[in-house]
Amino acid sequence: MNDGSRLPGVGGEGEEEERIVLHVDADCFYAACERLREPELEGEPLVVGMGYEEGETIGAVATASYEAREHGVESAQAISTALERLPRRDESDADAGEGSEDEISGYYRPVDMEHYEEVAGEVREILHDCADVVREVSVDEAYLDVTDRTGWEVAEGFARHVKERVRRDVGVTVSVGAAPSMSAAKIASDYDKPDGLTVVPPGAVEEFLAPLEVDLLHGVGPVTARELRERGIETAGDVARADPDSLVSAFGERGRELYDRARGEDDRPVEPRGRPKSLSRESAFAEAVVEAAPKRERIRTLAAAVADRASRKDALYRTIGVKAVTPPYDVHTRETSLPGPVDDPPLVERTALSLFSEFEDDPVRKVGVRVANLEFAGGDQTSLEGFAGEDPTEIETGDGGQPPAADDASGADSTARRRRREGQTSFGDFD
DNA sequence: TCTGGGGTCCTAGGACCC
DNA sequence: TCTGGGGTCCTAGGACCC
Repeated sequence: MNDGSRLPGVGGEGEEEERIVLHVDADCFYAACERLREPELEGEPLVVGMGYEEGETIGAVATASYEAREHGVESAQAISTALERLPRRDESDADAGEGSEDEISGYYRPVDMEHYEEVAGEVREILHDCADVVREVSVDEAYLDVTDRTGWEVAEGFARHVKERVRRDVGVTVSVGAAPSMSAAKIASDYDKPDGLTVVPPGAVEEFLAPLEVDLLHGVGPVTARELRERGIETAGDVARADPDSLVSAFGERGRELYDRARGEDDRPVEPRGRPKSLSRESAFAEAVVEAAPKRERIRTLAAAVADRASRKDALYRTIGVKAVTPPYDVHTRETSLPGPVDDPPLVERTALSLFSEFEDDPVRKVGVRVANLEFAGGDQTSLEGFAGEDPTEIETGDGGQPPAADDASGADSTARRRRREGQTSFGDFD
């Protein structure tokens, strides 16, 4: 199956109706982007992450090059672990070379999303040129529906062409999977990484998936994988043969999905991504903080950042929330909804502080602020005026100790639902 | 594997309405 | 008035993905 050789098609009925979906996934994208502007890093162990600046002790690996992975560095790993396995190369005395040969070391670069977005933009252009419908999943990953651009007989050549264009014009390598559905294409692109090309024609999906470990299926994480194994279900083939009702009773809706996907059934059309549903910022402390002041200060900073992001995206929000992570790793969230959508940074700060006051005196290792229930009015801001008087800061918790807001908010809640009905604009899925 | 940051979707209980 | 059922919204938490 490597290098695009095909699985034998079983030739089901109505085959010509089958869609051709490509999943395009860049290989070690952040590292590849760093190498574009620093070719010397080619072939070297390279780790891109947050928190690698000297003095920083907190952060994680975003991407490790394959050379770095050979030393046991993995993405999402704590930097402490990464540095243990692959010490930082001292770049200050370049190639002084004195006795440093016996020690393996790697290069570290901090995440620079702006640069990666730029590179991703170039890739995106090519992808949109190759397909009528593109769904960008993240900065380094997209689905393409190319049914109208090619046929199954030549799908492999088409996919190869996409890969080649990206490599030649942008300089990064991508792995591509081609299959009749998104879920199968996704797994196919992963099958032969890096620089992979795997084609799974209609009729061959179930056979392709059958031997794969359950945790390779999209939507199966550590928890579900463990629960499946406890039931003796180890591979996608086991899932496909399992009793669907028992999967549903164990895993709910996801159980049904799992069953369908493992059997190659996935009708989801490739659609462009809609607008975001929430925006958030979060930030961890080096260790758990007990004092209130630094936590409140962090909340203020995050609140301002989130509000700023929202307004730059022209988003109004109706829900404001906070997150507090307490040791060992307990995630708590609190949120409250406003009577109507607003763009009001001071309100985000007041509300976030108010919601957070519950955790003010607890040890906290991470905090976050979030806005949700977004509306992209585009034109009508009418709601802003109408709701100006209502302030959810009042949904207080005991003492809290905030400066109380001027207006009385009691009753706001009861009017909320009524108000919401009117003036609710609906908008399309696409930009 | 002792844990960074930004998201999505699902579930479940309670409130509230008819 | 001791009492049914359906529907929607809200909130908190959890699993998962990149």
